[in-house]
Amino acid sequence: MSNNVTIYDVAGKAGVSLATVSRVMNNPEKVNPETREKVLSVIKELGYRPNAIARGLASRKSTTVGIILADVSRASAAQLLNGILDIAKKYDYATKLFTLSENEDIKETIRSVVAEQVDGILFLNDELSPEQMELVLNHIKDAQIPLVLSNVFYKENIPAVRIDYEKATYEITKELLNKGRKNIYLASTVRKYSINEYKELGYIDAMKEAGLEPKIFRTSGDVAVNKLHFEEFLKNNEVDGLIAVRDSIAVSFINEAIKAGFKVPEDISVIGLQNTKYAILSRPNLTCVDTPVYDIGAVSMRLLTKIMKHEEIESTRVVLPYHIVERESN
Amino acid sequence: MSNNVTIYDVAGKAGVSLATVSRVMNNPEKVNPETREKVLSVIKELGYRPNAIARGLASRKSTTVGIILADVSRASAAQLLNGILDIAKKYDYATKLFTLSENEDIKETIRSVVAEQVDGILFLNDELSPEQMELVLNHIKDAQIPLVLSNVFYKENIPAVRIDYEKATYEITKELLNKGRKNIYLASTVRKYSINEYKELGYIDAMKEAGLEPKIFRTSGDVAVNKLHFEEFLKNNEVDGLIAVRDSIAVSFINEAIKAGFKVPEDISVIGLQNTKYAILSRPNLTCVDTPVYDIGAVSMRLLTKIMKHEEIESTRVVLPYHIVERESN
DNA sequence: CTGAAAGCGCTTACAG
DNA sequence: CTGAAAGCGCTTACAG
Repeated sequence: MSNNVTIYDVAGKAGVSLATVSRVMNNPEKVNPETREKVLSVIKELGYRPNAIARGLASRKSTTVGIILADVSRASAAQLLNGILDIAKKYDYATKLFTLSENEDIKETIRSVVAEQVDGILFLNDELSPEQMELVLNHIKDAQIPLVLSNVFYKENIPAVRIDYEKATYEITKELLNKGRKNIYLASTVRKYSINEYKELGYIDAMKEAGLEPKIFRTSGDVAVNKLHFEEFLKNNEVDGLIAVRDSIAVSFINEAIKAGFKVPEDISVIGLQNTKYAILSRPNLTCVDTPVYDIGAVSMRLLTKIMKHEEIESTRVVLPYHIVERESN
Repeated sequence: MSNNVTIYDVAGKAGVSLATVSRVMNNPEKVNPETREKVLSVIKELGYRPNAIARGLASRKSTTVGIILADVSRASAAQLLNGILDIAKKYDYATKLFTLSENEDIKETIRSVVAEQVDGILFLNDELSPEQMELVLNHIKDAQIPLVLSNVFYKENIPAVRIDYEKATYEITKELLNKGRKNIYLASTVRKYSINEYKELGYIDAMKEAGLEPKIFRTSGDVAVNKLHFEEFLKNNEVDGLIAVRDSIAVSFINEAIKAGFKVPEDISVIGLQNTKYAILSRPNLTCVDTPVYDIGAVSMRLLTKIMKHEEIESTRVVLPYHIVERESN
């Protein structure tokens, strides 16, 4: 952490007090245009940049948001992050990253996030149990730090951005039903994710409405594992439609189904519920519900800036639109 | 940014000075065991956590590293980040994320990273021209901030972690050659990446050594684009082997080749140079050179901690081992 | 081993 | 509109 030019250097060279330099940076309208220009030119000349840490301490605002996630490697996490980073940059917020895995001491992790003095928190971890979520939420509430849930669902009235996964899954299930599919399965995960639970609800609704029995097949996000699962599954079950909570699971299923001699989409319709790059690298290309993950990230960051700055907010529970991308697999 | 209990509260309740509290946190061996225990218990009782910002200002160390990248959404960036975050957490460093795209004012971006007072920088952006790289490097050097290049290659003697892409590609090309393949292409990117240039060198070497003409086909990372490229390509060229700098490009090629009536691997061997999840979701599964991206991230972060703490370092130019994962496409 | 004091580089009332 | 001064919450020589 090296530092060259400070506010004192600028003040000295411009022949004003450091208070004035501070003002031209933070409240330029309060300083005489001439002095302002003078100071501005010295700032430029010396390449002065205020020390963000000192500024943070003095102003009690770090202009930094904390991003809490389970794991960066999930396809959706990366896109979410991209949306967040773009907007954070636009509004001049720095971003600190924190990982929180379910096995850690959640209390400790949240307290260390708080100790880092972030002005707001974006919470992307969708792998916690309701009890763990409550713990997280309580600690953040105690610290009085603005919070937005980004693509995470929680019943209480916490600011959140997402899409209506329930409705989306309901709709796409209806679509398969309308095509005459009867043995439609939902491939979900063994591990619980708040979002997948809503996908399951939508699927169940549509099936029941059609007088059919909902059948949820739980597998893993690990391809080596779900390959074996699907191999077995295809031997023992009649399927003519499969909707997967993740695209990678859908693609993996397509591969196994084709190996087992089925035709996609002739024998089995397959749908992904994300629309990641996997969908267009699959053969046949995967029809998807498109979850606008980048937008969810961008909008949650924007919402967080509003909350941090006490701007007027229409709604703190934002539901973004989704659409269905028809391709070859259904 | 809310704050509850400060070092003063702890000092007061424990009946010691704040200097002593500070010492139990930073130099516990310098304080009397009894006082230490007393202070520790008060810290625990009050749930005290030192304000990271105040600490940063006073100690002139932020215990934060800056991560500069082009874009999080690339498959490799996410894994790189995962490795970095795990090690950063282990060594108690916070991480700040910065994006730097080629069209931005590079000088400004680097200066804002410097202003954020990071103790070290991990540079992951592999999309800059040599001139831009030089600009970046110079500014970071001026600020005297420790730097490690993570999976980025640059000729000068800057600390860096990577694998020997040239050798890896040379080897895999040789393998195809040994199988009797003659019309081997390298599918690389139109855009320049430092790493891909080394892949190209290895490929060229192997081909020339075999008395064959190296043929580099440049396409895009965008699937919609490379689909069309490959469709054309397959009409106009004889190919019996294709090595792609990215797995997604390899998979996309496989799809087009099969659609065009070729058999993989019977007619054409296809190789990926990353080993991402795309490789096992492809049909047939993609044979790859495995680039241990997570490890590269982890090792670069570890190297950076050593540099920041002035620990002894064997080498600041680390080359990690790679291996070839034989699957179905070659 | 412990405390008083200075200082890190800013911001922000408070006077003028 | 501008400056002097206090203060943000810590760390770190310096005495003792």
